Amino acid sequence: MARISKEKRRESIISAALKLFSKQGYYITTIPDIAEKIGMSVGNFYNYFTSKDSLAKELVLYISNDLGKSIQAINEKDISSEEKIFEIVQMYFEMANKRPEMIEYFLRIYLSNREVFGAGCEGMTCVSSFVTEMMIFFDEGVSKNELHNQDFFSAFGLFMGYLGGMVFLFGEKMLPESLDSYTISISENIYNALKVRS
Amino acid sequence: MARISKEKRRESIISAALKLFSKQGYYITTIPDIAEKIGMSVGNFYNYFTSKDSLAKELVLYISNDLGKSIQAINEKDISSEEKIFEIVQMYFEMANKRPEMIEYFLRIYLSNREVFGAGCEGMTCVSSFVTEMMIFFDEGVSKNELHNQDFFSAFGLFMGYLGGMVFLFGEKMLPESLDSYTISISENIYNALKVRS
Amino acid sequence: MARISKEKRRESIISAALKLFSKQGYYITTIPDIAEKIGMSVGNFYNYFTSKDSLAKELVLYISNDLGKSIQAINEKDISSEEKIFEIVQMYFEMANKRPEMIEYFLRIYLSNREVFGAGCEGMTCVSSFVTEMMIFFDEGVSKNELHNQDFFSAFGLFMGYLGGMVFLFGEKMLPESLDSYTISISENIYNALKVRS
Amino acid sequence: MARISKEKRRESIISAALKLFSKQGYYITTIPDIAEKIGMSVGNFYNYFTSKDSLAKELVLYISNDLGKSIQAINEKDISSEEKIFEIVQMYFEMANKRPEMIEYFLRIYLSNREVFGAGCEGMTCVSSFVTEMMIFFDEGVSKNELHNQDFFSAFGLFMGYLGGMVFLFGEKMLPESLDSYTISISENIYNALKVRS
DNA sequence: GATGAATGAGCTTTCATTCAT
DNA sequence: AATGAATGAAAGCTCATTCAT
Repeated sequence: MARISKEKRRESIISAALKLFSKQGYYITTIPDIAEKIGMSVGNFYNYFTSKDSLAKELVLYISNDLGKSIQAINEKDISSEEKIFEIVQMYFEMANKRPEMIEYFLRIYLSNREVFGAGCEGMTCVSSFVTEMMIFFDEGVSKNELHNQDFFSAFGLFMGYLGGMVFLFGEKMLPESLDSYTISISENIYNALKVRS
Repeated sequence: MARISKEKRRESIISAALKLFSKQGYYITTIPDIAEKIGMSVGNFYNYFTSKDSLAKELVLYISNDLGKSIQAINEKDISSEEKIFEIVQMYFEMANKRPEMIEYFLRIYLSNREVFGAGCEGMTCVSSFVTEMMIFFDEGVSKNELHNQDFFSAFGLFMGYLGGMVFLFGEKMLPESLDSYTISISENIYNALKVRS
Repeated sequence: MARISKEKRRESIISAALKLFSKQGYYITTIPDIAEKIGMSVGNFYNYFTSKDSLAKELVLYISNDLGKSIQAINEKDISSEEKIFEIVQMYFEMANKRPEMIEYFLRIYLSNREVFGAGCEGMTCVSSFVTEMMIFFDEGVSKNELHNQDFFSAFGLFMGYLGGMVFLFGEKMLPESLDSYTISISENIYNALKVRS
Repeated sequence: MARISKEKRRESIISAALKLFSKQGYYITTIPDIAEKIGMSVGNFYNYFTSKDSLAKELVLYISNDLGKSIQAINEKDISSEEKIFEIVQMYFEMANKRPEMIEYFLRIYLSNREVFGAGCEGMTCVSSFVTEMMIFFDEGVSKNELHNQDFFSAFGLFMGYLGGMVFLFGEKMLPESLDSYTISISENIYNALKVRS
């Protein structure tokens, strides 16, 4: 009867949940909603995830790993910090376009529902893959004397706050242009803010 | 029994709701929670606000107006854009310290619960006081040739995304220092990103 | 301050309540609805009626008396039972046209909400004025040998059930013609049913 | 735990609701009341019916179909209109005796709570099975030259208004005799009213 | 008489989770 | 693994009625 492997079923839950949570919000989305979307029974859902909020937490991990890997790939390139900034922005906007649920989940679900992620995602537990790579990017830039040596979190807040803010504005249809078209100017703004001071 | 004027009662609801919503989230906070916090009966709450979500909408308006006024006061000063940036950052962090529920409500409730604010807060309807003042700040900086002439939303996304990101990090206790201590470096970063290019 | 006599105020409550109850139903209509309709405060309403259901009971009395008087006037005429039937039908339909709330209240509120009228309107207590006149009409017709001598309630059920049914159908917009246009045929049907058998 | 089939559970809700609604009225009867009566949890009720008013609408349909079938059986007999009238009256009173909730629901709930049945039961949508059979009865009587050719609704109003009126009076304990004992005299009255005029 | 803020019980409905099958 | 009926606590909201002014 099990035509589809358990792993595939799990992934389909993750994918459906990601879309529903990011579109409707955590509380509006119900387990029956998720189950129905992939043609699974409610009861069976609980064979894959122990609870709604444990699913939500796995989702953050999943996204953080995915983003982390992409940034890692950029970090490993032999290019300048300025170019890396451009590539990170580009990658981020590409994801916001192709898999908007990933970014939206991060911004609207993870960042805004402390009560859900509180236990189990303390500090940066659930987003460390991603944050670690950003740290590496920054530290290397500083040691190569391309970036201004400042508090990491200030740089991080600028970078991610800026990108998140733009995706928000885009999601609200407040941007006159496509996200991509901002890639260059935003990369410049970030680089200007972070580059080593003369 | 009406020792307290109706207006005062309304304000106490606003104040209590702001705190509860920003601390616990919109869905976790119940009307009984709010009512109890100010010693009011549940039924009586509905003499002041027609529904939970209409209260939520009033709250955004309230915050937007408050922030808008503060920025307006800065806009009206006869100082450079660089100094204005500093003052806005300072004001924002001061509010994040003294009335954290204001900023948190904005970031965690308003920005993340589309389904609640959808009807009635289309586009920027509910935050126009605030956005308008940011627009004025930016346009004046450009016309005084102090700021680089770019898409407003890109500049806005940088500014507010950055500040929002920092408050998030602070709220998550991920910042090693107090928010204030970042005021200078963040102002510099923002100014470097926005200033007219040579 | 009391420009309007207490009696007039009472009557205006009765009139407003009659319309609202018959249009919206007893449970849908709230005391604030009634008070607002006549520009009276909720609290003051309770200076005129002790409760919602005591108001409802007074309304039946009011209608029963009104209908009773009209039938009495017909009973006192020196005309045949056949003619009286015609006049009663005519009067009833005229009231259904001019003051539909009277008939509708009777049919939809009084007859259908036992739980409201149970205590205080046992048996025919609240509609005796009206029923008594119908009894007089019937008894006189029988003693004049114009009507068939049968159980009063069977005759009464026919008469009032028929008329009520027609007003219902009219209210539901199921009648192809105006109510009046049925006056003759209905009177005939009733007379044929009640007349003395040859 | 599902000893009983889903269909049977649904029927038990229908049966319980019919009794409670007709006895206590639509608004007084609560979902907890209904659920408790059949030993079902409140939440589970909503697995069977989407809302209180959709249940109420199904009930009308159910009764209309039931009555419709009974009249159809009579219509199909090869007997005179006079005899059909007798059988319809007899069937109606039998139902009023054996399953009073059916007739009472019709009279007290369906006919009197427009706000509940408004959407979904426009015109005769919810009672067409029943009304259609009455129409057939009447049309056939006219074409066999046994009944007077008049507006259907006038005849319908007489027939159903009369029977409804009698059941009302019976329900109010105002009838000195049992309902059955009126069968003959009422059938005669109806026949006299409807028969072809000489 | 008049006001309307205040009360609080009670209603309909939802939903994460369980468990017998 | 899979099903989906069942549970029950809890939410948002309403409204008859009261009572201090």
